[in-house]
Amino acid sequence: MIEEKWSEESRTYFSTELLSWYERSKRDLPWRRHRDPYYIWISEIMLQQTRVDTVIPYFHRFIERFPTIASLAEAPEEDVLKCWEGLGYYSRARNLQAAARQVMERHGGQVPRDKASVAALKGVGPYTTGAILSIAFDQPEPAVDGNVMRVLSRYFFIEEDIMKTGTRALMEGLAASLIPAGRAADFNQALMELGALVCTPKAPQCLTCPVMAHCSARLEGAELRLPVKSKAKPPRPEHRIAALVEGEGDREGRVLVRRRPDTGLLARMWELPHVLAAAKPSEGADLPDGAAMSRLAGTLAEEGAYVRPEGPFMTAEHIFSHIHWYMRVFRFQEAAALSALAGFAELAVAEPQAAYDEGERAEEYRWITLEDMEELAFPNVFLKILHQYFNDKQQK
DNA sequence: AACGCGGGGGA
DNA sequence: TCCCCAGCGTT
Repeated sequence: MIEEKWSEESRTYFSTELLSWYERSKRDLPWRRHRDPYYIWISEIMLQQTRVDTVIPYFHRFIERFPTIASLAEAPEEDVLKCWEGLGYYSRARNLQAAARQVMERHGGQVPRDKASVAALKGVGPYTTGAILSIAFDQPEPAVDGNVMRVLSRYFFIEEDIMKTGTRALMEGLAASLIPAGRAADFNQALMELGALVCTPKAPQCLTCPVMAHCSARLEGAELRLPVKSKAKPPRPEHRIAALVEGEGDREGRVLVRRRPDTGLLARMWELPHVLAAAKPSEGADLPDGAAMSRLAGTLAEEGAYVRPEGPFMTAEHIFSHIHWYMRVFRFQEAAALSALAGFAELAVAEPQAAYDEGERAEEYRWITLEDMEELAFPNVFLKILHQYFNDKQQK
């Protein structure tokens, strides 16, 4: 099949020139400095949907904090999430730690070398399986990510939609057939490196490309048309209102935050209390400030916190791949005299209400200072709001 | 097969 | 500012 569609010469040329280019131009990356399977694994998980430049500082912090698989397996999950804060897709961090525990229990603390065991690790799918086996152990397995699909679709003029499952199988077969004997680690990295540095999505640097001479798309002038990729749906808008509540009395100088439920969006991350501005998520943009604050005050009261509205504080946005949060943040002052004597969390647990509009309850409420933020993992949008707040306060 | 899941960088 | 980048788990 592969031999019929793409000639031996074309494929051999590609692999040879690519490897030679890689040896000249490969970047000096932290996880390339040792061939430690643990480092390779961490880097590959971090690099899923994330650019190299973003990953580098996280990688350094992560291996300093969790230098071995054992240390990662033993750490509190909170610490792992905190180390991942800002990197996004937090299930990657939770799965990574679960997988570290799998490795301790099933594989004596060593990253396994057989395909079935690697693929069985949490958070490790077909791409990462191939990446670990080839880069760490030089096994001739394909590692097909978005870069690889872009390069192959152009060089071999593959017009199948790369968003389709079947296209991936095609690419894996082709990629596997291209690996020169004994060179899986370098070849797979070379393929991704070319996609990242030369064969880029918008403005490919064809004139510096080591395989330009036989690139089918380039020869047809079609490099910008490939890969064919169906459009993802745009994120749906959600209008939300959030409360920044300042504590009173013992809680003077502290702000109320809550921890999200164990599953779903931003699982177990910390945030400011917030609700949809209207019953329909896409509506509520025009909800007047007064009505917004009443709504938040009512919600907080159900959770056991009685508050006085102070006024609008700021707006913020948070864009997920599937949701666009438009968030209006309002300031409140705790009215401690009205608040529960026994403390907030206990009362909140005692009276379950549907205050959490995702249909689940917040796990926990806490009054925090700026320093406490160092222990808790927040999504970026709440980091921005909280830093703005604590910054403003310091100015005064 | 379709959907849920964050955040950053470049034009 | 707008547009683009995408592997894995779950269902």
